[in-house]
Amino acid sequence: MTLHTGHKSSGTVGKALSVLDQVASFERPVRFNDVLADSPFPKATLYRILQNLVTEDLLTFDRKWQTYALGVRLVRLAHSAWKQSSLAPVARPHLTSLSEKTGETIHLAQLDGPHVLYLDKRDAKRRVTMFSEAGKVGPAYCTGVGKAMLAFLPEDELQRILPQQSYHRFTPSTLCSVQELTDELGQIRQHGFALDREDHEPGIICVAVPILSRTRQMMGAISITSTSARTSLGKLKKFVPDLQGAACDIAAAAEYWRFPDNQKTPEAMEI
Amino acid sequence: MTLHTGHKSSGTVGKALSVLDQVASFERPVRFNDVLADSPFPKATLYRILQNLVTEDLLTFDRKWQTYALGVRLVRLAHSAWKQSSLAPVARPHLTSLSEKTGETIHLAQLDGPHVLYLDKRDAKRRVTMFSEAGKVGPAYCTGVGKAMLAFLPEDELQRILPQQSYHRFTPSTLCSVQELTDELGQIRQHGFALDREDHEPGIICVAVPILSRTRQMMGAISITSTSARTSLGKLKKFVPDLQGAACDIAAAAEYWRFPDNQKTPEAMEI
DNA sequence: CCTTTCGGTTCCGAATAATGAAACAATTAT
DNA sequence: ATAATTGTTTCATTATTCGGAACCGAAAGG
Repeated sequence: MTLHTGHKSSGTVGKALSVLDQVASFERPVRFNDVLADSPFPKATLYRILQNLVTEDLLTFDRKWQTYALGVRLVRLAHSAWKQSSLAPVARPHLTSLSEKTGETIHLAQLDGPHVLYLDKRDAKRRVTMFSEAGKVGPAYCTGVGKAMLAFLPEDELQRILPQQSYHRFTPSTLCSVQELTDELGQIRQHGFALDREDHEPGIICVAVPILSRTRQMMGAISITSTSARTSLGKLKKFVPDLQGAACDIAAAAEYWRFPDNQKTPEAMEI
Repeated sequence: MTLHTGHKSSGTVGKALSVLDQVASFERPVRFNDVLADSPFPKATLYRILQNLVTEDLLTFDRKWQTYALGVRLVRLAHSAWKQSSLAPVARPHLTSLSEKTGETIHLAQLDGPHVLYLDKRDAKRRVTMFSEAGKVGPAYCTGVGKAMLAFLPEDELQRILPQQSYHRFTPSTLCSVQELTDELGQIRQHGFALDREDHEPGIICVAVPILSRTRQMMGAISITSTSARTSLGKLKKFVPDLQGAACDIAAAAEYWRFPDNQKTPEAMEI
């Protein structure tokens, strides 16, 4: 049941990375044979690749139990990636203030291929166990942030991504076909915000808005999430102006962020 | 001033990763020539490596500005790495309860070569999500967690790591020589906990304990950090029993975690 | 005690991918 | 127009990787 994202594993590094992904997909340290079991590579090749990954510190090898696990170098790199991502660092203060203002769970997400990647999160005062955590990947077609982002994607990209959704029915209100989803995206485009009506998890509702650049390029999305027990979609909608304000601020900050000391202004570079 | 960790960049993936590191070391998106400027690789080679990294989603290329930035695949992988690291996920609840009990900042760290890698953090006031602070690298010789870990390292590993410290004098109380540090490590080994007497930052003090497996293997460290304005080392020491209790629980949980459904018990595997 | 199996490691000729000097293209200064 | 700067492609050469098969050591089984 491995959710392998589309590989073009062409070069040497591609093969190495596909093995790395495979090791990651087991959610515990693995022995050589575990990974060999469903590997497209022959024994010797896999062995060498694993050794390479270990010497590169992408994997660690536990000599005692003879198991491979993901290495810390990844965490280090991801820290850089997170800081370097134009969205996450500049969005931080805005998420915090949204969190303080609303007292609910706040998410920041980007698209990662056809999926949603959560970049940051603020927990509600009263904690709720939920699927998302920073760094985690989730479905796009049935989450507030996912639908908000899809709705503002250029048509060609949307058409590439739509058929890649799994359309699994998580709850009675999940949108399970391209048609249903497309209709909803139209609504969202019209209203400027997306709702999660327990599409993904029963009892979990949310309102989300896209983060759009000045040129209407979709950069990501933010959302306020709560439970149907504590509040209602009607009440959540009251926060839409706050969300849109924050999204706007984040977009502006992110665009400025690329040119902190650059002679060229963003305006000067538009096409 | 790039803090390049020792590469043996041997294979093809090694070269690719060294380029990735280089891109990461700039803390903003970079143009081709920026990275070519101090690259050991010739133009064409570097070009191809960058292209590979982009097709592998480790880098993203912004066509408009012609810049490379770290890709989201890293964040995804790091999420897996973080979850898979035996320490971070099992430590989470313990850090939270320490945080609630003490009201101070809590750190969880591991050794990453000669440096300290922070895996998780709790701040008294607001919760912090993982990549904002976790993933950061710091010095070992002048932080509480660093010294706590060094003190319980096997002699041969310690000897390899000691000369790799920078011994920069951050404050008047920084330990600036192998001799001073070695003496301190002896003390720490004796007492079972380490103190940061404003070694790294003026006004910042902390008490740290190592996380030791049943076989006395050093797995990481946790610490309680505060300011000399708000409290004192004397008062912080009162928390040592709590810290040690938590460290012990974390170690037990981490060891158990490897064998959730395994026929072999940890006991059966000791040497 | 010998044999087989199993998990892991090493060999080495063949197959493949990486290399990098140099040419080329596309902008941007002079 | 000319030069310079930046980014991209080509291609014969070179270095790596591939992977079937053999090998090793420990445990299971006869």
